[in-house]
Amino acid sequence: MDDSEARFEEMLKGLRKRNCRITPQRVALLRLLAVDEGHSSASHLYQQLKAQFPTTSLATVYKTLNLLKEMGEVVEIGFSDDDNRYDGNKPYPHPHLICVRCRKIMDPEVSIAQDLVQQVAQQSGYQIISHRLDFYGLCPDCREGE
Amino acid sequence: MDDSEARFEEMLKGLRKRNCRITPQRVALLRLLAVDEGHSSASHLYQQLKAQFPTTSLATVYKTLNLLKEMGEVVEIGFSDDDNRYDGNKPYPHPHLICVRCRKIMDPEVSIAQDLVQQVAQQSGYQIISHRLDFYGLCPDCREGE
DNA sequence: GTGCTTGCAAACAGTTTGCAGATAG
DNA sequence: CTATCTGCAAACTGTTTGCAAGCAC
Repeated sequence: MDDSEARFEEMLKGLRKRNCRITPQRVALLRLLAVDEGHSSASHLYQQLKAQFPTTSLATVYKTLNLLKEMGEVVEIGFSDDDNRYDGNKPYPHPHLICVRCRKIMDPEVSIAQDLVQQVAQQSGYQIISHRLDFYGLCPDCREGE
Repeated sequence: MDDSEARFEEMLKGLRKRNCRITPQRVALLRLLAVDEGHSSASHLYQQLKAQFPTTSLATVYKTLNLLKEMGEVVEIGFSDDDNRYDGNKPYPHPHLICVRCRKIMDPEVSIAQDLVQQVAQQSGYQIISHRLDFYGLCPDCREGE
């Protein structure tokens, strides 16, 4: 919980550093993004924000999300066949565990060996900037329904 | 090269098994998909096909691609911010090395430890179906331009 | 007061769908 | 001959953009 608070403050600091305006809409979005259970889609975040700001718009959500993404404060998990998801709680590459039925996303407790990144870099001559590791499957709840 | 040929025959066999019609358009598409240097987008495949079939359409390419995907003969690499790519040469999960500038995709010579998949499955209770590992970076050619 | 931000609506791009005519088997 | 496939055009969906009014500072 205090981890959330710390992430919230950090993102806020990032906005100030860029001389961005601290609007109530942005503050509310940052709070939602900072929580561990994150991995929300833009439209899910929008639904939650509408409770507090009935006239807010999806476009505003996307604009702030893109701003935070550029700042490196939020990681976008892109999907070609579904809404993208946004993670402001752990804004660096880490594995995701994605339920193909209910679309829940979790963070498994494993990490990709840094050696592997080195190995790929050396053998290919590429300069590696980031990576993405997704596991797709059925979560315990959805397995039962099968 | 004979690997390509083997993949081509296998995909063809798959279509026959499903009682699908073997049209000249499909044969040509299969040939393109079977090559190692694959990872083409639908529209790139379409451009290449137009040379042989001037009236062919993107929709037909997508339909056959989806058919092959369902059959497990082609793997789709989806991107939310760019065309999806299709790999018919190695139709099973394997790491990809993607240049963020020129969008070239290669297969690095590393593999994800099967232990890791096991580990995630046990610790999460998920039934893992597949996975995706992408490395993003700059290829040697694009590094120079930096 | 200045100019960044908001919220609306329209634009955009890749993919999918519906349908009439063509064609593989 | 008949069911599937093709090719065209329109529809769809998530995201982005343009712009006038509003608000942070």
